[in-house]
Amino acid sequence: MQKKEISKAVLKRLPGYLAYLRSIPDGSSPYISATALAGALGMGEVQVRKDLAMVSDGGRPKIGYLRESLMEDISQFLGYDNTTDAILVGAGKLGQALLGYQGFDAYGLNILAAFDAEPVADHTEDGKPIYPMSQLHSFCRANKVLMGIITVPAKHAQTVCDQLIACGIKAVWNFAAVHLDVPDNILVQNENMATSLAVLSMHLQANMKDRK
Amino acid sequence: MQKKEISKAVLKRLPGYLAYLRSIPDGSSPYISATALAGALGMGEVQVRKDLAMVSDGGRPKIGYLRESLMEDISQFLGYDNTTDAILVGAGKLGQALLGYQGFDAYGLNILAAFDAEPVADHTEDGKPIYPMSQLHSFCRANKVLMGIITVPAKHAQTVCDQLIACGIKAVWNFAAVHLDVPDNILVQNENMATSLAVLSMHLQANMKDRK
DNA sequence: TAGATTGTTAATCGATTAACAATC
DNA sequence: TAGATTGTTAATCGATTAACAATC
Repeated sequence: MQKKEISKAVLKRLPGYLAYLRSIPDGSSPYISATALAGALGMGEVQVRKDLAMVSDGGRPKIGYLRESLMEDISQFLGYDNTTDAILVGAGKLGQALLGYQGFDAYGLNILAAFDAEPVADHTEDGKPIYPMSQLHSFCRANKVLMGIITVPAKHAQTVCDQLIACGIKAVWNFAAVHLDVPDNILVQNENMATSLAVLSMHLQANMKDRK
Repeated sequence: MQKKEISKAVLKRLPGYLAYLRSIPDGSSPYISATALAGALGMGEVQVRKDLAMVSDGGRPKIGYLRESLMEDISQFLGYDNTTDAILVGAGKLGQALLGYQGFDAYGLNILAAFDAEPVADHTEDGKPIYPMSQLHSFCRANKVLMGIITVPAKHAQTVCDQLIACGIKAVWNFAAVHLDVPDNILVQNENMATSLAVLSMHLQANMKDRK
C-alpha cells in the first residue's frame, strides 16, 4: 500500500466502493475484481484499479482483491474504524433527522449531543441530549470534540461556526447554504443541497428542450 | 451571454454566487465586482469572472455587474424561476425533514407529496400529503412530475428508483447510500453524506497526526 | 499455455490559473 | 489621464483514460 498523497477526487469515490463491498452477501466469492466493481458502479475499470491501489496492498492477477481485506483497508484509510465524536448545533427538523440517523455508526461518526439557542426539549426522541448554547464550550472541551455539524438557519451559521472554532473544533460539516469564513487549519465541508438541485434542474431543462 | 456548453464544475458554483448575492442588504450599492464576490467567497477572481461570463451578458469595467440582473441571470439559468414539481418517496425522518424545509422555494423546487410503503399518517405536520405507494403512478402521471426524491433505506432504493422511472420521472435525487442503475436519459444526483464524511474524517486524521 | 486480471507509464482531456489587452 | 475592472488568450496543473507489460 502506497501511502501517497491522496487526491480529493479519489477520496470521494472510496466510500462508494466500501458501500458496495459491504452490500455483497456473505455467501459470495471471497474475491472481487476491479472489473466487477467497475461494472456494478458504472465506472471505468482503470479508475477503480488506480483508486484501489492507493489504499490496498494489491490484488492478484486473474483473481482480484480479497473482499474482506479490501473493505478493511478502505475503512481504515477513511478512519471509519476509530469513531469520531461530533456535536450538532441547531436542533430543528434537519438537525433532528441527522441526530436520529443510525447509519452514521457505519462511518465511524458518533453525534454526542445537540445544541440549540432555544431547546424545545432536553433530549430527542432517540434519547440524545439537547443542551442550550451556553453549555457548548464546556461540553466540547470536556469531551475533546473535534467535529461540529451546523444545521442552523443561514444567517446564524457564521456566528455558530466562530463559536465552534473557539471550542477547539477542527472540522465543520455545514448544512447551511452560506459560505463560512474560517482560519486555514479548519476544514469546512459544505453539504450543499443547492448544488445538487442545480445539476438536477439543469438536466430537466435540457430534457424539456429536447422534447419541444 | 454566451449560451455555451456549461461544465458541471461551473454549474455547481453558480448557486453559491446567487446565495451570496441574495444575502446582500437592499441598501448597498447596486453594483458588485467579481473581485468583491471572489473575496467574499474565498475564490479566485478570474474564476468568478469566467463563471459569470457563462450566464451574464457582461459587467462594466471599473464598475462591475449590476446586482439585480446578475441574480436574475443566474436564477434564470439555473431554472429557479419556473418551479419544478417533485415527489418524495420514503417518509421517514430525513424525508419528513426535507418535506418540511421551506427553503426549497428559493430554488424553484416544490415537493408536492410524499409516498411511503407504510404511511403512518396521511399528511405531515406541515400539511403535505403522504400517500401509499399504490398511488405513485397515477399521481405522477396526473401531475406530470419529472423529479423524484429517494429517502428510503438503501436496500429498497433501486426498486423505488425503477418505479419512479416507470412513472415518467427524468431526474432522481438520491439520498440512499447506494449506486442506482438507470437508463442513459435519466439523471441521478447522489446526495452522498458518506462522501462528505470521508473528506472530514481525513482532515481530522491528518490533523491528529500533525499534533502527535 | 492462454487468458483474465493487475499495475504502470504515457497520452489525452478538462479545468484552473496566469498574463495581457480592452474599456470605462 | 490613471487605474480599476472586465474578458480573452495562453500556460499550467491535475485528473482521467488509453496502451501495454507483468503475473498467476
